[in-house]
Amino acid sequence: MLCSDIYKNQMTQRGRPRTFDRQTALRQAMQVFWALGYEGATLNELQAAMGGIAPPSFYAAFGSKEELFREAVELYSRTLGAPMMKALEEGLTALDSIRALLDAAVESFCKPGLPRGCFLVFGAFNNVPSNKNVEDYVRGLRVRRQKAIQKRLQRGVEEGELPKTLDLAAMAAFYTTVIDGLAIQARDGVPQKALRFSINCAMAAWDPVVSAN
Amino acid sequence: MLCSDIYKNQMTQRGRPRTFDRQTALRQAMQVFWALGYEGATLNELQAAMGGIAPPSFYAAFGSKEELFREAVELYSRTLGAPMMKALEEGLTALDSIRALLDAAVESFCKPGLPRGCFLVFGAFNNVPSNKNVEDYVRGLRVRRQKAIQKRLQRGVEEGELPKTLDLAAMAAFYTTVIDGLAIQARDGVPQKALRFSINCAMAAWDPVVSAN
DNA sequence: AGAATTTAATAGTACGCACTACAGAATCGA
DNA sequence: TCGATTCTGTAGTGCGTACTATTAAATTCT
Repeated sequence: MLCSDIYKNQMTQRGRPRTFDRQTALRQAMQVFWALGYEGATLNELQAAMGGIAPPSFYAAFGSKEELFREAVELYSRTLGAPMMKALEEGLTALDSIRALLDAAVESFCKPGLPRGCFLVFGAFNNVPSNKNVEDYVRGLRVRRQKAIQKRLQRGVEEGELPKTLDLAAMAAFYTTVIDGLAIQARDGVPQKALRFSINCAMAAWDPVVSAN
Repeated sequence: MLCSDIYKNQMTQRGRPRTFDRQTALRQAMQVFWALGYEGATLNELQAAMGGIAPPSFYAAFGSKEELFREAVELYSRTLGAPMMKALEEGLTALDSIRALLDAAVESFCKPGLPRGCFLVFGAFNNVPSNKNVEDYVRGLRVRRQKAIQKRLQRGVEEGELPKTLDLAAMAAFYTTVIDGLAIQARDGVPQKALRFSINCAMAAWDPVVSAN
């Protein structure tokens, strides 16, 4: 389904052409899912946000609500989520990387014109059995983010920046805690400046660590 | 509706007596809302958890799904939420109070036999318009919790424990961030021990504050 | 005992949901 | 020009939702 869609753009168009842009529609759908969550986003609202396309066009282009959601998550990771991962990898030290990660998080959680908070948190969270698939999907990405943090800390240990005695998993869990908390605070309307203050607080966790090294 | 229900227990019972205990049923309903969220909890599941009561009994006793939810939130605040507020008030110092607050939070987020995480976070937080009432309700309680933290810090300033220059609102926002983050981590299955580690990290935010005082 | 009152049980109702059947319209290749 | 192909628009389908109408059953008061 998705493969044929890729080929379609490469070979010459056959049949009646689409009246909407698939990428734009996907971007709009991502925002609806982001703002309302998987269950809260009805097909009516999605279709309206996607330029008023009708159900058959919707299903022909995206397959189902769940497939659209997964594509939206991928788009989010590729775009708004990317700076966080990039910050984690490009920081010269582990501490710099973590701070840049949190800065990037707050930045993306407070972008004007976009829903506040993290899509990976608000996209699908209620433990409703019928949506277990999508919830496990975003949960897996949250876990992957935590593992990436832990990996960066591991590098810090290997490079001698951080003490070998540091509990890397727990430290990664702490910064995931902060990111998740920032997501909720952002959604609750806390201004960006206050969130940045929280970053400073969270970075203070390093003080006992680096002074002991 | 609720007043008459209170009086009912004081005067002699008239008419056919209930076959279920209202308090027990409410407690069960709270757990369902807590685990699945307001939208995720269907009346079928609620009624089943409440001892298999039928719809008319349900509506006669609780009015509607929304009224039941509000009662469940009140019950949560009175019971599982109370130790957090109590810790905040009874700590001898502001720092002790905050630590006791976080300890109480983790304790209640990880209670065996109960849903993990915070009801005030997971009870209702999808921005779906039809549920705006209940979402604003729990959001208001989250904000009240944050104000309580800020008030305790204020007392710490007045008693000379904390510097007057401290940004109390921002500091309260930070610890709310941690609590909210812990709620999500708990729901994601992070073990209690790791959450306690995060508490230690969060308490390190005081180091620069108290050393400057 | 009998009237009054409250709950229980059965069987629904109206509505919103994700999703689809079908016929017509717009483009392509030959 | 004509058939093949792909999209569009209208009008639905079946299902799960919160909620209710109606009748019967169990208790209290007189």
